[in-house]
Amino acid sequence: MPRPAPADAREFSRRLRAWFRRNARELPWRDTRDAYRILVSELMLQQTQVSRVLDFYARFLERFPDLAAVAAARKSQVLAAWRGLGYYARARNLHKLARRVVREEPHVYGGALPATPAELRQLPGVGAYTAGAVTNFAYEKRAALVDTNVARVLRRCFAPHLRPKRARDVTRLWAIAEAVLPRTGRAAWAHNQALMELGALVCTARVARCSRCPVRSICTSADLESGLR
DNA sequence: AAAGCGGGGAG
DNA sequence: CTCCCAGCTTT
Repeated sequence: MPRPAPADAREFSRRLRAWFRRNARELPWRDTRDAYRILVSELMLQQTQVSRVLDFYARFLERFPDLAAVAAARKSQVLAAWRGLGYYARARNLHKLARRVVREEPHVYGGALPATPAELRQLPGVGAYTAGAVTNFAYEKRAALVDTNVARVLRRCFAPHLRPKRARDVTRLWAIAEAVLPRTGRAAWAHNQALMELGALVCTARVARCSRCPVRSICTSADLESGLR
């Protein structure tokens, strides 16, 4: 099982974060540590591009400022605010989640979102990625996360033979993500954000813009700008 | 392991 | 036109 050497992992993360500090887009969900707001952004961003989520995010939060507001609303009202975004199961799951955390099992949750991947995974609509994202992006606790961006970047950089379609290879990518993750939650936050930003802006699905990549000297697939895969 | 779920944008 | 997108649930 291919895993980057610790020295390569540190260098990879260090360069990645340095690049992020200079090239990060300003996105509303990066300015908050409110777990609810992070959760809403992650749900909206599932299989949905940033540019389109931006059209809905602020308006949705204005209508539903916190989890209690979602729990207090009818499902149809949440769906109405979601209209146009697609994948409406996400809105139904958010409503179910809010009802459970705020109303049905407040003794379990204290009315707030949990802060560990295992607990978050219990909630409807929250899978492995979203659980890691809330844990790290909201609570700044150290947690690995793998979405399509991260999977692509890590695969091209460290394990080009893996095929993210296969479940077993996805497990390996999570292991690599864990192996390159910095120790502290704070550094892990920047690392994860940077990894996803690199996948969105530089190391994209159709085009690998290696000439602009901060980790090309480490990357296994570097300068195969049309290698894709 | 594979299908189903939305709708818009990039190439 | 085809593929892709800060995935998850169900079959």
